[in-house]
Amino acid sequence: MSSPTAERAKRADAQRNIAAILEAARDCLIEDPDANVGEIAKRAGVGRVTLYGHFSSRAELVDAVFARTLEDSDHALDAVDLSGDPRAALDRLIASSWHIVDQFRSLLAAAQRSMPPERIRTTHERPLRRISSLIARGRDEGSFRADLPVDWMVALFHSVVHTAANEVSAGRLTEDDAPGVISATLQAAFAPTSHG
Amino acid sequence: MSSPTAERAKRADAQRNIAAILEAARDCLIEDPDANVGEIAKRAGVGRVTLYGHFSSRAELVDAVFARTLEDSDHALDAVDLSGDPRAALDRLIASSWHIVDQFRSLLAAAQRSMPPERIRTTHERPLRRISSLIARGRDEGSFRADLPVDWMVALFHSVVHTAANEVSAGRLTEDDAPGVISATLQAAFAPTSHG
DNA sequence: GCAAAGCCGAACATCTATGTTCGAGTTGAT
DNA sequence: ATCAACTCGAACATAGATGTTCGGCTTTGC
Repeated sequence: MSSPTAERAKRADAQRNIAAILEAARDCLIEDPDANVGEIAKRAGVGRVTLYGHFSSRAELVDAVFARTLEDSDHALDAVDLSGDPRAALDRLIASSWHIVDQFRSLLAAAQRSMPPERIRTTHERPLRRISSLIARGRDEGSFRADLPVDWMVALFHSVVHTAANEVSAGRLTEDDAPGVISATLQAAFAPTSHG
Repeated sequence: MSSPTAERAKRADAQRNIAAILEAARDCLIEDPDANVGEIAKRAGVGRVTLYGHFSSRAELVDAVFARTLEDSDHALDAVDLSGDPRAALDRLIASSWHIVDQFRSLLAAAQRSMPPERIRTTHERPLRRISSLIARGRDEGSFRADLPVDWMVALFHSVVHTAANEVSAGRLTEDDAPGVISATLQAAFAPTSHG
């Protein structure tokens, strides 16, 4: 049951505390990307020392929260149907991604302050591949333009969703309007060029 | 010659030092948005105390550098001809803005860490109006789509140029390719919808 | 040439956050 | 029931950065 290298299973209270810490850290970092360890521990209902017992540094905690959030988000996107007309699939992906990005964009800011860019990239890998393959298929089928690098189109997707989130939080865009605006923008940017 | 409230003109060496500090701060903050006051003073060839003699806090210095950079950039954009076909004008504006954004995007990061968002916004006001009025004219003339808010299109302009800069620094885009990619993207996103 | 304005480095005072240590108390697995 | 695992708060040790004070030296303006 236990491989040689396996660490002994944590005790139940420890597991509960770890879960509470991760949840509290997520909440705190969303409110303030610079939230300190003390605040996080307090919100988790745990002593600072206990927190350090489970995460040996703030950076490690941020990394854990970030990785777990990306994992959760990726899992949530499993529910999105990406088959059929690529244009329709893109709209569905936008509708789902929009909420996720809006919710967690502060978390990204926190991650960028304490994690190397390359680590952030690898953490994004799975959800990124999702978009990437949809775009690739759309190009193959002639639904999307093929005169721009796929990587660029992926970056653009991210960027536009992100920008919409910023505009909403700046009060220049309604939360209800956002998905439509994003879609109108990306569909136009992704459409094949008429005379190219 | 001197109004009652006018401060006495600074001595020549003081003026030189202030200029050196601003230049050094710009360079340092571009390399590292978190550069500290000591490094900046050292690069300016000036004591830390002297720096504090001219800028009472780090935040004030960052603000000064940022404001001055935006001013300079705005002035540089005066050379761009925004008349004639809005599509062509957009391309010219992209070509010029691209270098500026690429050069100073780290500075923006520095500003965002120490200035209130609203102050950042007002500092951007002039260059922003430039884009805004070009877009408005393009819409009036039927060259650009009118089914999206002007504010959104302005944000998109910023966002796309910014994203291109990031892609270049990540090595996924060539500096030479960037302007073309930006243009292809924005022209498509701004074009009037064929059947709307 | 002289006073004022400016410069300098070094040391000091805070402040804030991270991470650690201690000793004593709880809780959970078996 | 027992023992290890876990938790707790408080205090401590670092570390880095900001901003200030001091006394003496240099430059500039007139």
